[in-house]
Amino acid sequence: MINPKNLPIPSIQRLPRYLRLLEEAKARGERVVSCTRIAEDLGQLSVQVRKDLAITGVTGRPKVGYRIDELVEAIRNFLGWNQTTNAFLVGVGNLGSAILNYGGFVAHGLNVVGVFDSNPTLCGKMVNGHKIIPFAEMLDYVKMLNGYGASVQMGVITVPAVAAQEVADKLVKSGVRGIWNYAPTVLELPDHVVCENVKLSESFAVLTSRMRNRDS
Amino acid sequence: MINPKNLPIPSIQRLPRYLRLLEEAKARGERVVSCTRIAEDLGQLSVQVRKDLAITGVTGRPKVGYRIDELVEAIRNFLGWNQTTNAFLVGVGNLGSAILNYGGFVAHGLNVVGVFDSNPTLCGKMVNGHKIIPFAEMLDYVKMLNGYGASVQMGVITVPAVAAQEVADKLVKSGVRGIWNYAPTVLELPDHVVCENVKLSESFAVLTSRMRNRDS
DNA sequence: TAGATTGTTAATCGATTAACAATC
DNA sequence: TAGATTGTTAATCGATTAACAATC
Repeated sequence: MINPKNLPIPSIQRLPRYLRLLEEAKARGERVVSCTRIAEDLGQLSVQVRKDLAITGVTGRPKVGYRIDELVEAIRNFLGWNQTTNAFLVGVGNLGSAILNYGGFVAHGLNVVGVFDSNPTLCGKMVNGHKIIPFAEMLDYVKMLNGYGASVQMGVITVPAVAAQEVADKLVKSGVRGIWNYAPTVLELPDHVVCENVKLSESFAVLTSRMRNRDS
Repeated sequence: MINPKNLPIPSIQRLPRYLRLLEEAKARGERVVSCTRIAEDLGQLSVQVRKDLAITGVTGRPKVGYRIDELVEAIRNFLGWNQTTNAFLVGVGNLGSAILNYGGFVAHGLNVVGVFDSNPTLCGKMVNGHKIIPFAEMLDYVKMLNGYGASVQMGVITVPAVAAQEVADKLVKSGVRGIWNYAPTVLELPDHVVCENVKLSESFAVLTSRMRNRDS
């Protein structure tokens, strides 16, 4: 029973879109919104929006719609975006730096508490306020963190494919329960660790294949 | 009839994984591989691998398997990765720089022929051999390109969400047939332009929600 | 040959869409 | 009240998985 709550992944993936739309509406001073409206704006069917919103547990009122405040709160709560998630990031290349410098995920609770790289010329340098720590010192750093009553919940992997599994193993030892993997690798992980792969090549493949195989 | 060839998106998305595995096997000197082997390595069912490979038009031999050379060629051809795709990249923040500095997509045919930003302090600077051109000058640049017999086929959008639609419009005017959109926006585009959105927040949402809603 | 593997047709599963009753 | 909207059950659609025949 892997997914006892029966939450469709596609629905979860659509929630951030709704959230963005709702926050915009809220910023414009709106208080209430209907599925019909959301669906129109995003080019979907209203029934799909309704089903998706239902998984967050929120209920609307017939003829009226949903209270925006309540909906925003429910989505953020469902996604875990209203609490901070302590994370390590490993691999301070361009991609890793992009994530560290981008504010968007911080707004969703991402709290980077350790940045690592195995390149000695990078170690000691700062990236957006984070000092780069030698990868080899990760477990010592975790001990130190635990000593302060803190812990790490998530690992972000932005290293080349060949190094990804080794990094994942050490992140697991560090106690993470989730891994956000940007490397194009299928990771071997214990059951209690959730993994989400960012599919960049996959996305590129869909685009180029559609450009190529379009009718013709 | 949007998808006349009936090519499942999930299958297309799995092709890059197979390609990676096959190129590794090729590098090790192997000549032939079976679906059973591929499936084992990637933790899937062999029948799914077989169906996926079938969409590239390649056929295997019972008891033997597939010729790796042939398979690599067929996948690369199907994805359009054995030909160069001229592209503009707009938005030279960390994410844009990451894409420009990463060699992976070049190996898949991505050929950046123009890099743009609207920030005047960035314009004129170089990123990985590309001079940053003012966004306002894009259409003039296209004319110049066309004068040399070149054209642009793809646009990569790595600007903040608010600017994405404007950028998309100008890319369409520049003649792109495909857009690779990293901004969290639903773009309005003419029918002849294919769009693929990179789902970063969506991916983060799946991870955090699974970390949060795990049984419990 | 026997057995492993491909290719294909049928069954299952899950997500989307349609239909409709409930309700404010 | 009438009509818009929600919530839910049923039908459809597409992808995955199972079953099996073909073949080297």
